Amino acid sequence: MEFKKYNHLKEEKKISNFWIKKGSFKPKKSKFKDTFSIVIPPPNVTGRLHMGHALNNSLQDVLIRFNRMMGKETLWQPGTDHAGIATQAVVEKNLEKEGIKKNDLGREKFIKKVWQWKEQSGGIILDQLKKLGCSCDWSRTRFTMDKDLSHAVIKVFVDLYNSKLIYKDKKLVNWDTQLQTAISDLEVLQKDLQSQLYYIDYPIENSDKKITIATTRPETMMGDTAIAVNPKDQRYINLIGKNVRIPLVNRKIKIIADYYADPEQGTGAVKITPAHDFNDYEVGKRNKLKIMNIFEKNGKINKNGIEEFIGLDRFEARKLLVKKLKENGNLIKIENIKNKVPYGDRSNTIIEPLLTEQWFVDAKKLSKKPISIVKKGKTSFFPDNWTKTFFQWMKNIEPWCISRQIWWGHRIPAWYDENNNVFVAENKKDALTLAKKKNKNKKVKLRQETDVLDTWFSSALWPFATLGWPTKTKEFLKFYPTSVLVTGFDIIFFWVARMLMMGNYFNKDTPFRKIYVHALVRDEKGQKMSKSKGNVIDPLELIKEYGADSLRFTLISMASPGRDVKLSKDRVTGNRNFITKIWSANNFLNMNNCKLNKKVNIKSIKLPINQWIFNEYIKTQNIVSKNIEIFRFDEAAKHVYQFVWHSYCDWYLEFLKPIFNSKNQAEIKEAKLFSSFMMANILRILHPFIPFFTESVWLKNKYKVIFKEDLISSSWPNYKNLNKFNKNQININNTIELISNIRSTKSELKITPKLFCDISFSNKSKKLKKLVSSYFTLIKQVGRVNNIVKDNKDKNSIDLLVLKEKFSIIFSEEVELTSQKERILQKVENLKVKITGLNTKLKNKAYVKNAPKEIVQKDKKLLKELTIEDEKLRSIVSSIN
RNA sequence: GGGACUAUAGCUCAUUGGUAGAGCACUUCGUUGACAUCGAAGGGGCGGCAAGUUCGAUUCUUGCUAGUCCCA
Repeated sequence: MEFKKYNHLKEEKKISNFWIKKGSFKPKKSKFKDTFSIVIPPPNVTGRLHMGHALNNSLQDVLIRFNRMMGKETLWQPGTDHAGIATQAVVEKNLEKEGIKKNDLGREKFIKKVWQWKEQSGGIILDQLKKLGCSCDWSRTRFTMDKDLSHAVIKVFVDLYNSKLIYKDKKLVNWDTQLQTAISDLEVLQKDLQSQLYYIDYPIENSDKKITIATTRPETMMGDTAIAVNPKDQRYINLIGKNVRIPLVNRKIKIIADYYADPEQGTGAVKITPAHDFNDYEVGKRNKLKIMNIFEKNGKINKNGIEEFIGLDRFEARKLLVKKLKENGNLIKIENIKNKVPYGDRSNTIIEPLLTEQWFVDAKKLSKKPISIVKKGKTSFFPDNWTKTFFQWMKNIEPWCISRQIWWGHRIPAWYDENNNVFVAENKKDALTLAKKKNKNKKVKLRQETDVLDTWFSSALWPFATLGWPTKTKEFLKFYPTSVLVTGFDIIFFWVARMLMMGNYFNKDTPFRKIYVHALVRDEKGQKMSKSKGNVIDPLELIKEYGADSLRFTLISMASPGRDVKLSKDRVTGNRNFITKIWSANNFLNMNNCKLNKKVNIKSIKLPINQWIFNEYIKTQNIVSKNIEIFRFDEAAKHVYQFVWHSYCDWYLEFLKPIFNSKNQAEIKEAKLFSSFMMANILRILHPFIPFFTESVWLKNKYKVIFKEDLISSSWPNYKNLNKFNKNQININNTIELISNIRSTKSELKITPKLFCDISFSNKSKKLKKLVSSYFTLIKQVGRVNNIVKDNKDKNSIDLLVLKEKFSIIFSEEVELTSQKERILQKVENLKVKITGLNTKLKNKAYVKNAPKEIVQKDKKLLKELTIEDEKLRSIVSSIN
């Protein structure tokens, strides 16, 4: 009989629709008090599913499906992030294709265009998550720019402002000259670059002496307001207080003493440009230096620069300046050095420190509570070592610059009157009230702040804003704090830390109990996937080729804590094969008419193989549960794979065959029922890993008739090990060992596996005798044995030890025994090593004295057994001529 | 410069203070009606190097070497 292949494309689509139509992903009332909830790390609305998402969301789905089956009321809250700069850039680019410029449209119209784009092609990634099998409650999908969430953002801003945790300040910030906005220090990447260090002479006033400074950025000379030397630097001590003239610029500046100048670095004298360097800015503050900005917001020289440089880009200006310095003889030398240069993570252009007015969050104050929460273990990281990283950053946290000079995002709820007084309120009306009060009820005209908020500001509210906060909705009351956050380590600072700050500030409880941090997905060689390297594996292509289940199982089984996932197609193929294996096992059940057509009374099960597989299953079920609970997805997957393939398929199904071929109707009936029952249970523990396949087979097999539920809504199995099955569990394991011995002996003797043999054993082999007589039906077929014959000394026979007892295999043809003799001799040799080892160990008084009794007992017992085994093997060897 | 992590079979990774495991790859054999996307049997490891703690270390401690990452 031929069976159809499992068609993942068709089935996954069908099952997906089936679940959504039935509302299977929605929280369901439960008798348990504990709920289980996860908020999805919201992907960018512009995003497309990549391998990192696939891993992140597969893991979340395992937890969600497992806990749903555990019977808890479960919510997986989905949604997307408006991704300010990224989205604005996408829409801007699209418009440019039509020849439309952002600035020509104006703010209002441009934002309308962004919304249009969002409605049409935003959120594709959510459909891709559905393809992966994510069981989010899609009816609750949120977007950070939604009305509700925006309201939460405004409220949070106003509250923090009123509590002085948000303030406006003129400071040096990281300025992206391409995007023309400030960015936070987290968004700046320090890149190692090969640079030039320029040594430049500054002539000292009223002297023919010069002081030489070294700089990597000569163009900023135009903004120099001092030269600093270390007060302890003997070389320069006489020069402190003297004036120098900046070459070409000709402006007069002072030589000052400041410990920032490092005598070991360069010449020991440094130029100070407070407007364009964070360190210089501090020096400037200490020494009350003038701050002279020489750049426009696009990075071109402004009117503070040398006249012929005005309007030049910063890098062109550098070139020209170096040329001129050379001509004038001020340039002493150029040195090649390695240094760190700040780049914007979005624009990939060099960041310019620029003095501007921005809005800041007092992160230092907000960090206090999260630090204590994590210390107390009310929120804990897994793996634990991230705690340290978290503390290290939190304890050295800087003010968070939250304003962005772009259009797409939450506009800051601040208004200015004509005198630039600022009024922060939830809306213009309230702001006006404030303004009138301030202006003694005079007529005031307000204009709103044009800046928008950093996208991470709104993401920081995600765990409670998505649940309806500030309204105390029933979802909020039920699901906050969420059970676990699953995320990549790369956004611990960006997102996790900030959620902890906001969550703990605005609520009585922390936003999540646990934080599971997973690693990156890399290619099979361990390299980061990137478009430029061309090693990107598209999860959607894998889903198409192998099925979502295969991809999920692969990612899940490779998610070892603290390790990157090195993904290769071979792995996915292997796991696809695993699914096919189950499919074909299920076909075997079907062709033998194995149906789960009535409830199984487990206690009344009599067949040893059924008892055996049941107790083996219990072991697996427990290990899988335990490992999911402690986030050891890899271990959970490994054990279920092992059980299904090697216990259920390799042995159990093989043992079924002789039963089906027998005439014992009662046994056949039980085997048919129980094999199907075990299949149903296998599907249950596999469901969180490979949901589509398992639900599909569940439906086809009509397991709902007995279990009353779709698989997704069914309960997690919680059977207890039946002690009265233990005896047969051991017996079947012994039978397996016996058969394995017969097989490997055949293989060693180069006897074809299909050849039948006879077996025999002496009266002394009591255990074996009993075993063989009880399970001969199984041994006969699976072990390919003809008859049990009386102990004889046939020349075609071979002796071996099974279960420490002597056992013979008799072949119908003459066999070459030399290899067998060698094999046993090798075993004897191995035994000798072990026995000697154990002997010396047990003769060691210190060992016997100090080691735990059980261990010593175990070793003694082992030595005894090994000695007996050794004797028997030797007698076998001597009987071989 | 500060910190974190990793080093186990050809590859990717588990495990445990008490005789080292899996998957893939490899070798040999095999189409008996679940499955060749398969079955059976096998080979393969001084657990990076060195020292210490211990009766006993792959596991704990320290140093070294190599690599990865984060922060400044």
